[in-house]
Amino acid sequence: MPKKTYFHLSEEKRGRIFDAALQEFATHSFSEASINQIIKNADIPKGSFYQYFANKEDLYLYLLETVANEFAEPLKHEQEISQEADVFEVIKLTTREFFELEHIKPEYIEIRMRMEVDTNEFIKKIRKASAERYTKLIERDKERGLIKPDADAEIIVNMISSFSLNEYYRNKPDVQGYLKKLDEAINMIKEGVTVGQDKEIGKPGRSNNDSRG
Amino acid sequence: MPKKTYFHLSEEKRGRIFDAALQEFATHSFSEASINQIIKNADIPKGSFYQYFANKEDLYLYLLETVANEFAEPLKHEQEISQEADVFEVIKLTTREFFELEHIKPEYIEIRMRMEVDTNEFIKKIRKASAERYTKLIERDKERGLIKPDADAEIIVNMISSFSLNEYYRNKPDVQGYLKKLDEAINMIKEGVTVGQDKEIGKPGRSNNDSRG
Amino acid sequence: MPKKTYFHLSEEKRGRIFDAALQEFATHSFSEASINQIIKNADIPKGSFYQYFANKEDLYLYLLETVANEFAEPLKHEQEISQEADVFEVIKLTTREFFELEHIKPEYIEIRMRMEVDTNEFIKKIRKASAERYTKLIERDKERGLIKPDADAEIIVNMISSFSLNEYYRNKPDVQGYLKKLDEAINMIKEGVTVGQDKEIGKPGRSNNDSRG
Amino acid sequence: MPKKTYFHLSEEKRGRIFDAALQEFATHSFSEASINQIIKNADIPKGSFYQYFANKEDLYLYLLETVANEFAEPLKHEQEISQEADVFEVIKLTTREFFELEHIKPEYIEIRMRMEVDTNEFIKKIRKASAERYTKLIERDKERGLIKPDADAEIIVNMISSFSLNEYYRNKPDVQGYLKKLDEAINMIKEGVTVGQDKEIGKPGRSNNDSRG
DNA sequence: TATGAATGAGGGTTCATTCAT
DNA sequence: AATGAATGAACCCTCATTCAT
Repeated sequence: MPKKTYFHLSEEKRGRIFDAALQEFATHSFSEASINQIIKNADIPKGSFYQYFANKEDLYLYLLETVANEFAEPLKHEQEISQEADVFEVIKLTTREFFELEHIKPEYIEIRMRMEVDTNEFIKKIRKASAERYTKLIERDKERGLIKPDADAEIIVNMISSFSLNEYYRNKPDVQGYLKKLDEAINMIKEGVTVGQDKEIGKPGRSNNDSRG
Repeated sequence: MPKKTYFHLSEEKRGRIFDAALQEFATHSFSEASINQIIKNADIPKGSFYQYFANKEDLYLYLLETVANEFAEPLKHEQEISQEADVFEVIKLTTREFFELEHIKPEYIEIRMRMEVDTNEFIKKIRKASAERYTKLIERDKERGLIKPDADAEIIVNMISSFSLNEYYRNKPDVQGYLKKLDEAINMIKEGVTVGQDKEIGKPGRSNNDSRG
Repeated sequence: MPKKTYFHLSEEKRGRIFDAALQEFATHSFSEASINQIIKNADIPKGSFYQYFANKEDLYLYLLETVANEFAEPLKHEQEISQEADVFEVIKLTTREFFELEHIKPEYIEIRMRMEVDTNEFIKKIRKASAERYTKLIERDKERGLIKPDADAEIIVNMISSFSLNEYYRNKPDVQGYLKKLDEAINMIKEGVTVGQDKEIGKPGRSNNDSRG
Repeated sequence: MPKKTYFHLSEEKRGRIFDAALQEFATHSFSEASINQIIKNADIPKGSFYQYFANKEDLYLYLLETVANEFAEPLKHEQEISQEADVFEVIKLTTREFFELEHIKPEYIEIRMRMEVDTNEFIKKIRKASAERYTKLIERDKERGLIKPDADAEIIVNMISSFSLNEYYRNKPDVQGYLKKLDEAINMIKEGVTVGQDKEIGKPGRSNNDSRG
């Protein structure tokens, strides 16, 4: 965690430092990231940096925590959405809402992506907490009779989140394209991709385009 | 590619170098990985290293290629399995067979995992080639009438592979636990997780709280 | 150019570094010169060196520029001397004055000597500028009727400067001996060495086209 | 000096080694020159090199000596030319003849140029011997009454040779241009450049043996 | 004699961190 | 608290030479 001097800084200066760090760690791994680059971009003296943070790792963890919290924090409308919609709708909608947040920077997702290969215990905890919000919704939806009771909630969440990150990373500037793919993926998990017997699909007279409704 | 000197080495020595490199690159990104550490672990003089490899990148690419080939190479029974089974069975069975291969080391998967965040063009190619094997099977299964024609093959493959890597990485020493989760995930994609008959769920005008039920 | 840190150094320390570098580059070509040797002789830590200079080339060019400026800078009395004396007197006198300058170190000439074989564009420019001062004087003296109009100014300057450097280099510690030889060489260029018609210059009634055979 | 094994080599192979070394040392200073490059260009194994030469310096000195001897060796017609012509004609003519020699490679002159900054005692000796041929001719011409008795022979030779090397180096591919400038320079030394009484010598239509007198 | 792998000192450079002002 | 110079370990890589076969 930053030293208290960091929090005594003017918001403007603190922001400069934060943004510079964000950008550096979004584009470089921990050891590739350069303190020199950060202080240069933040336009602060080298000595000052060590007034604010104990060392490189201190800054890094602070960044991760901030980013993770951003992901973990329920969105404005999440509460009300959650009331009626199922977990899948919640994920779709909150993901959309997330990208519409003004203070969410593209770097956040890059860093979140890098967290995946991170073995740091602290990071693991953050990741787990983030997943828990959704596993809880899944359990609720099971009770609601919307989701098969024997479906493993954790697996569902992991599947969606790992795909989501990956896909974002590959589509990078094209958020709309990414959101569309995410929708498709979630739909597959919901409905399955096999043509068949389950779901009563295939039962005579019942198909995708059947007349019920 | 290594120089020919490398291949003239005794199997024991070559193994020492390969393993040391494997371990280093499994636990560090390219720029974090240290040649010094590798030669120390392999117990070879610094000069010798450069007798075997042109430079750090040369070693790295060699490792990647080896790992990628290991993943890309069709397994013993893959051919015959593919004949009758659907793509999902193929994935399940080949993954199992893969882990039963004696020469597959845990580091292989770590490195494969790191490839995901790699922007190197060469790596991208490898990744793509690896995915293509399965997208083709999916297209085949669509024609067989096993998979919904409008399901995007690429998304399916990405979903499975990103989940697979991630899950392996988290379960690390427990391969059996990992394989079980992979099965479950694949089943979910196959069958879907929602309770219900239809597939119209989520379609515009049809929502969770529709009059059914 | 050195970083500003270098110029903030105490004169003593800056001198130590400068002298060490001077000596190294006076006795070695660019690629032969060793930063390690320089910092050892200057007794500064390796890291400090790179606090003062961007890299080896930075130091080298700084040295060259310093040396070149020393050579290019008009001497105290050059201006007034130039007024009346011919180019040859100017060269003789300024060369003498140059060696009387206290801050001129023998290494300067060694480095200047090495510049002769340097193909670096920057060096070429310096060399050219240095020569131009004298070619201009020669052209002036042609107009004054002191020098034959068809004598190639550039050749004269090259002849004197290449001889001068060479001779200094060979006589090295004996500056007086060198100066004497330079005088003789210049006189030869002025008057020629062949036995002929001239050389009773100024004597009434004796000219080029006199009747002696 | 090379080991005897070197001289036992086939002329073809020996030539390959010599040429490769020549090229390397013509384009690089001693420590910049790379044995690796030489054996690669000569297409011989590394171990073999050390069968032929004790070390890098051994090869270098051998090369220098060979080159120096080439410069020192009187040319075919030098003897007869020397009989009647003065030293300046001899220099002009032999320089021309030198460049017409088939076995003289451009690299010879580059290496000769590099010898100038060489402080090696052995090289100094070679250089001196080379100069001596001409100082002797000058002394002879003094006795012949062609050259002023008080002109220092060594200075004359140094002036011409230092200019010659320098000029060749700068004009490099243009040998004709270089030879013309050399002629001019020599003429200046002969006749002088100051306007005196004579000095129409050398002007078109007016030569040493003009009709005057 | 021929070979080419083995060696390690040395090269230039970077960088997080400390410290004196 | 603010500064920026000082530091040295670590980085990747090159190379002449030696040595075992």
